[in-house]
Amino acid sequence: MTDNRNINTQGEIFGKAERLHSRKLIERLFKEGDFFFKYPFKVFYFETEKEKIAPVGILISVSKKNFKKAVDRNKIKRLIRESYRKNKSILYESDHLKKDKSLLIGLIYTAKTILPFKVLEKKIILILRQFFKEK
RNA sequence: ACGGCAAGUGGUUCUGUCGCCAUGUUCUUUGAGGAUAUGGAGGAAAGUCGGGACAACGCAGAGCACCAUACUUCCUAACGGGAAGGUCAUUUCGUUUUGAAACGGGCUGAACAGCAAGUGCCACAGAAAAUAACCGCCUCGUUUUGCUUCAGGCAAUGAUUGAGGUAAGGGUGAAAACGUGGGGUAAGAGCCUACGCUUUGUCGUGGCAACACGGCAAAGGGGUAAACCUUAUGGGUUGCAAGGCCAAAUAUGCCGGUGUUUUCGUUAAAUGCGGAAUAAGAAUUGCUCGUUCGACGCCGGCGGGUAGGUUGCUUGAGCUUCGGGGUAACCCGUGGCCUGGAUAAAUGACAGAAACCGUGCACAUACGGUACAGAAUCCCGCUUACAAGCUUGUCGUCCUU
RNA sequence: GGUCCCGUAGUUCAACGGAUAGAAUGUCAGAUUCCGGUUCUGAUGAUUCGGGUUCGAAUCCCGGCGGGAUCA
Repeated sequence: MTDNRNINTQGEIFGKAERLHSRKLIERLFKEGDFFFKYPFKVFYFETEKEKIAPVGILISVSKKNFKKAVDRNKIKRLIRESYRKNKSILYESDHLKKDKSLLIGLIYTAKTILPFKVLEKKIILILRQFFKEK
């Protein structure tokens, strides 16, 4: 890491710094970012100049319209977070991350049923691979 | 015994791997990061329906309006909550009785103050929906026809019309002007009377009280207040996106239209035009008084900035042992315990096993299942959701006596 | 998270506490036309759900469900 901020992003961890929580950045992601569909997700992505966060910022969102109960929304978010945490090495080890930029990713869950963990994990791997296929 | 329904209780456990959040300790250290220990959703965390704590606001404050509640006593910080009791209603059981019914007990329910303070409403039907009136009944009189034994009488007590009395009877309706018998009268009527019902007032007894029982007097007033309202009691308004601090950025910004008031100028005079602000006025919770300010309000357009951190924030009407008081809700004393604080949202994911339930010929094996549901300032209630197991009640079927 | 509002035909709206719940539009059928449109006639179809007050509830009261608005 050339960043003088010593944020640990190695290994299968997913800390607070890797989560996208700035209101400004989220607005820019949805306004200026591009997106593609990969069932069951709508994926927003946006490259910005170096922000005070980790090289990749992740946003997970589940619509209240599709899942009325807070329990279900929490469950889906936990499953998605877990599958990203286990497979984020695809991004970090690919050498496609530019060192002077930050990549923001927004994952919007669009399915109307709760999919099992193994299905979600396969989809996440496909999405993460798609990022360096495009570049 | 099995099954259904209702109420209450209850809210699965263990191991491994990889993680998340908070706090403490410690190491490296400019920021920050690492290591380690401990802890980490609920009985409803839900709905946001009541009530508080806490906080800000009004320039102090008062009254009105508005809103809420409504048998009694008690509990509680408070409540539209809870406990006990009273009354009424439904249902059930027992006793007495030929029966009707009465008495006693139980379950369930009640926005359970006032329509006998005033106003409003009561469709259709019905004579009439609350002042009593219409048909009818009865009395007295007017006019008039026929017959006749002719100052009169008769025509089923003729017909007609006027005045008065009356509420017995009148297909209805959710509801009909105290009920039944007798007297009374021209006809009738609680008009009188016997038995009974209801209400109000008052006295006595019991009870803290609601109320119950009994005596006396007056009365008979249909329903509706989850109709307006009256009475009593309570409530200032807004809510942690409240509010405080730090950082960043700052402009009670500019323009146009319009309204209100006073004054000056213009003018013959102005409601017009131009300029100004002593008082008019404006602000102040919806209004008034009061208070404060000295011009202000309303509408439209243009334009700038921040939307980060921290505090509020978790020790509290807290949980609990023992003892005491109380029918109970609950209270008092004493000892012990510390038990989530996230902020685009932590409290998890995966794998395996156990426990329980169902399917299955049976032990085993196998397959499937384990509810409702996720803290967002914090409490006390209420309401709603809920798998198995357990407890109680009730209904049905079968078996035994 | 707090606060507030609304729920009537497929859609947009009506309806003093009086039930046969009305109008426009839509849909369907028929007539008119060579066919379609327009027009005419007829049909269709609703009070978000459960309790309560009342003789009677879309309306009044309570609770659930669903939808929407707003906050610095």
